Formats: sequence, C-alpha cells, structure tokens
Amino acid sequence: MITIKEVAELAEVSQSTVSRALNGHPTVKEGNRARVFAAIEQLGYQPNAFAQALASKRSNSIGMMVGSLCGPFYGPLMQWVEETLYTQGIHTVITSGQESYDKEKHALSFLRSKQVDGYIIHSDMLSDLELIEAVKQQPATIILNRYIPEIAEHCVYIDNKLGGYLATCHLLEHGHTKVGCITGQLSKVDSRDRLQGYRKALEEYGIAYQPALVIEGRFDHSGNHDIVQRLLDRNPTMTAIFCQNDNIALAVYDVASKYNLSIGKDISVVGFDNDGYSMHIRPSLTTVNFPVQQMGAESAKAVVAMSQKKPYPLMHKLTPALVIRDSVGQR
Amino acid sequence: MITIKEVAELAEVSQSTVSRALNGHPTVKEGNRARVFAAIEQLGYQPNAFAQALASKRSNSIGMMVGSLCGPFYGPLMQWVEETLYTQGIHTVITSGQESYDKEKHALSFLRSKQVDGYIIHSDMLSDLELIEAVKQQPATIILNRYIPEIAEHCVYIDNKLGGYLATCHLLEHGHTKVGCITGQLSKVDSRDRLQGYRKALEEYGIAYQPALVIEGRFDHSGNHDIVQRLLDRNPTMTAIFCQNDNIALAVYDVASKYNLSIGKDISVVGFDNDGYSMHIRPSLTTVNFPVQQMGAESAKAVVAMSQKKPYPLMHKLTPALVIRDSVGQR
DNA sequence: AATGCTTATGAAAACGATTTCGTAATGTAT
DNA sequence: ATACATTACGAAATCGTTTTCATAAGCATT
Repeated sequence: MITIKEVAELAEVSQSTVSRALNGHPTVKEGNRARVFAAIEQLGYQPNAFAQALASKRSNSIGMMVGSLCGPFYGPLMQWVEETLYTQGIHTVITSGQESYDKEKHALSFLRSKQVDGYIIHSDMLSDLELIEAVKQQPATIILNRYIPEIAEHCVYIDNKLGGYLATCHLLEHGHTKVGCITGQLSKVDSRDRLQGYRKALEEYGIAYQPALVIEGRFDHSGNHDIVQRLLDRNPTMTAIFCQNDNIALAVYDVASKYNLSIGKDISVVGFDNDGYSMHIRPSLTTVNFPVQQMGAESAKAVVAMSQKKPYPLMHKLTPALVIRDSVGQR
Repeated sequence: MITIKEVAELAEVSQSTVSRALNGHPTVKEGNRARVFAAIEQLGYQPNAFAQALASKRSNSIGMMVGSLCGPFYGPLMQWVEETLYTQGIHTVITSGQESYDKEKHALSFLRSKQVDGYIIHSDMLSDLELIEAVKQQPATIILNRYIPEIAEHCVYIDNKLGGYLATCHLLEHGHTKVGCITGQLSKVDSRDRLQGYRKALEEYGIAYQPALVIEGRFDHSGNHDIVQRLLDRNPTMTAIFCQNDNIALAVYDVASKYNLSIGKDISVVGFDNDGYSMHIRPSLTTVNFPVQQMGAESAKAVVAMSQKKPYPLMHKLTPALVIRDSVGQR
C-alpha cells in the first residue's frame, strides 16, 4: 500500500504538506501543490480511509437506521439515500432495527461506534425522549416519519392526514357513500392520522362516520385477508374501500377475485404509498403517492449539510398526492 | 469517547491485555478477563472501528459492486447480502457501477481504499481479464452472474440455458407450437444462454426454429412495447411468448390489454426472474424463478469464509425453477 | 536596521486500536 | 536444586493519517 510518506518523498515535501494539499488547504504554494498531485498520480496513491477517520474524527459517512433491510418502503428509501450520498462521495452505513426496542438501541450504538458524521433514523420503538437525546448528542440527525415538536427542525414526515383526506375525497367524488377504511396498526401515528383524514373528508361531504366501516389491519405483509373478509361481511352494501397502504389493497384484490367482485366496478379501492407494484397490478391501483424519493434524497442532502454546519432549506412536511389509475369507478 | 486505555485503568491491567481479552486470545487469565469485561460493561466501552481497522489491517467489512442501487434485481440482491453479513456483525460497503466502464473502475478503487476484506462483484463492463486480475489481488472475491473458467471457484451464476429451456417446455407442453421469444440485449451472455435453452426445447419437441419468432428487447424498464407490437404484427398466428425477463412480460401484458387479447387464453406468457410484482399482476405471471436470495446469501457467506481462509461449500451454478401461475393456458 | 505580520513549511504529537518483543512468574523435567 | 519450557502480561512500536506548534522566509512599516 502506498502511503502519504512515499508521496511526500517523491514530491520532496513533508507529509504535512501532502496532507494539506490533499485537503485543499489554502496555504500551500502552487509549485508544491502541483508536485504533490503529480506524485499522487504517478504512484496511484489512495488515502487510507481508516487512518483519515481516526485522525480527523470524521468518517465521511452517514449512518442510517431503518425498520428492515427489505420491503417496498425501506428498500427504495435506502436506495435513494445511498444514491444521493454516493454522488457526494459519502458512504452510507446501514443498520436495521427490526421492530425491536433492543435491536434499535443496538443499531444506534453500532452506528456510534462507526463514528458516522450524521444519522438518518427511522425508528418504530424508540421514545420521543430518546430521539431528542440522540439529536442532542449528534445534531446532524434527521428523524423520518415522526414529528417531535422539540426537535422539529430534524423531522421529515408526510402529511398523512392530507393523504387520507385526498384518498377518501376521491371516492366520495365518485358518488360512493358507504366507504370503508382498513387502517394500519392503530398503535402507529401514521394510521391514526390517515384515519383522521378519512373522517375529515366524510364530514365535509356531510356523511356520518360509522365505526362499523372501519377496521384495523396491518401495514406489513400477511394476515389481512381475514380482515378484508370481515369488513365485507359486516357491510354488504359498501361500495368502496380506502386501504391505508397498498399492501392492504393487495389483500382486497385477492378477496375480491375470490368472490368474483370486479375492482373498480363492484368495489372501488384506493391505496396508500404508491409502491412499485401498484402500477403493475390489474386493474392498476389508484393510490396516494408517498414521496419516498424526495424523503430519501432530501434527508440525505440535509444531513450532509448539517454535518458541515451549513444551512439547508429542508422541507419538513412532505405532501402526498393522489395517483389516479383504474381501481375507482363511478357509483 | 471511552478508549481502551480507560478500560485498562479501571480493570488494572495493560491495554494489551484488554485487547487480548477482547479478541478472545487464549492466554488471558480468567480473573483478568472477568475484570476486563466488567470494566467494559461498566464504562459502556465500544471499540473504535477505525482504529481497529488501521491497526489490524482488517476492516470487518465486505465490498459490493452492483449495476445500480435500485431495481427489482439489484435491490433484493443487495438486501440479502446486507442482511446475511449484518447477522455476522459484518458491514457492507456498496458501490454502483452504473453500466459505465469508468464508473466500475472507480467503484472498485473506492472499495480498495476502504480496505474491504472481500468483494462481491456484479460487473457488466469489466473484462474477464480484469476480473481475473481483481481475484488475484484479493482472493476473497465472488463474481456474480458470470462464468470465467480461470476463476471458476469464485463465480456464482444461474443456469440460464436451463431456465430458458424450462420456460419454453412449459409452453410446448401446453400444446403451443408457434412460440415467440423476446430476448434481452443480445450483447449479454444471459440473453444468449436463455435463447439457447429456448432452441433446445424447440428441438426436443421437433419444432423448427423460426428467426421471425425471435426479437431482441431490453431487460431494463421501458421501450419494449414497440417490440412486442412488432413481434405480434409479424406473427399473427403466434399463441405464446417466452419473455426473457418479467419486465418484458409486463410490456406484453400492456400491449395485449390494448388489443383486447386475454393473457392465458389468446396468448400465453412465461417470464423470467420472478420479480416481486409478478405474483401481483393479473393474471399472475408464470415465470422462471431467479434465486436471488440464495445468490445473495450464499455469496455473502462464501466471501466471509474466504476472507477467513476457511473452506465453504459454495454452489456455483444455481438452478432456476419454473413458478407456475396463471398466464399460460392450454392451446 | 530593527520590528512586526503574514505565509509556508516541517517535526512531532495525536487518534485508538493491534501486535511484537522482552521478561517475570509458573510449572516440569532432570 | 538447577535448567528449561510455557504461560501471562506490560512497554513500546506500529498502522497512515491530521493537526498542533514552532519557526523560517518574505515583506511592509517604522
């Protein structure tokens, strides 16, 4: 391995000067700078990232904690963060919290041991207080999908209430009056906010809220078929369903096909998230777009700016938008 | 930050002993070992990964190069590698080659500067010779989706010919005799191998190969609609198509729905890859499973073993299998 | 000519671990 | 009892950078 020492010898300057030239320090004479870079070129020198990190206490990397390493949300999110940082020559360290409190704790301490220059955190289990503490320790931190007033400047989330409202309005506009809603786990704010949007739309259209039309499902993969069935049995005259994410809508598709109900005719469906597959399923799913790309890319840029103590005009509350496809019909 | 020095002071031993205890060196007395771990616990000590890497010349990380940071193939591949390594406490450094020769070169040298303990490389542009060279420099290297005889022990790929054969046979078994084939870019071995499988199946069923039934498409997202159309126009009596990946099949679905052709009745389709969405589109797509999980997880385990100079029983040629769903009908 | 102020540089001290080397303590064979 | 391994440990060197500190050189001001 070629070290800075050999570069220094070839360029006939000290190691300090090489280091300064490398880091764009202004007080290096033009002649020396040129000789240093010539030597670097000639030797094919590449600085050792570990030595740099150790000495400078900066790692040139950002730590990210997500719920899982797979899935239609975290996958693209990670990829956008990674891609954005990559173009800036910054490296992403990813850990996963796996929906367990201990694992999330461990993930954070792992990131700490990697001395990342900033954090992008998507936590399900950590308390607000713990996140506030984390921000206090490392101010270059972005918290995803959670709004905590005390550290509002660090939060990036979407307007779930608006999303639920848009989805429901779309159904109401098409003449549906008995509109069901399958929520995510009600322990999550996201679910509760989306439900609020649903109720607000109902209210605006002068339709009474009926608890029987609402049922709690799960955002993640399986086990929603039973729930769909239950909702359907309970409300034979229901003509539309707002599913609080696309995965739940998938279950509605399956159950509908079992009962020979035609999506968009017998029963209209709106999803939430605009997962990659939602445009491919037939009929293609009308859904609320979750701006994952924007969230990933902007958070990445913001956290880098924060770590360099530069300002960045970060949009904190992202706006979801309706993506109209073929799963909603006129009543 | 708490360093090894403070641990040593609290445990009343030298730094060397702490280091040895930490790394499971056998020559540490039980009493000392216990005191060291007690001190570590008490102080909440976490070793500095950079200092460790610098001193030991091992980084406890594996470098991975992929074509892009997104997409239905690379996404899951990365995630499986990451997940597998993560459970072993090893960290994944990801770079992307972006289908450009220079970017691939740069990606590798980036990984080198990170001193990763091993490589998992998926290269589109690098020559066999360059990859052989890479393996020579770092023997703990796995090459994905490419078979290079000189470094056969380092290659992991699937039996594309078998895949093409299985897909085509499935169509022939259902009585189809005019079976089209939309290939990927013919510059890629994968496409050519899958095509060979197609021809082999035809031959076995005593059906003459007709060039007019074969057309070159693109594996990646768009622009396949025209090609599908062209193939359809050219062969009005064709009743089945083998698409060399699921993305191409998607285009067939779209064009079919435009012409009011029913998939599985008027025209049968088999895809390749078993992308996440293929089970969600309607009718669900019969396709050839690409064992991404196996490829990711096994490569990860193998590269770790190699980096520790341990043997690992690595399966080099992975076997694709047909996943039968609803897009193929009897003729 | 003496003084002060930049500017540019090199020597050497960090950074926090691992590892080499020397040696004290312990055990075993003569 | 003496010699010789073996075991356990600490001091110090090492890894390849950055950064601090001291100083030399250059220049303008008195």
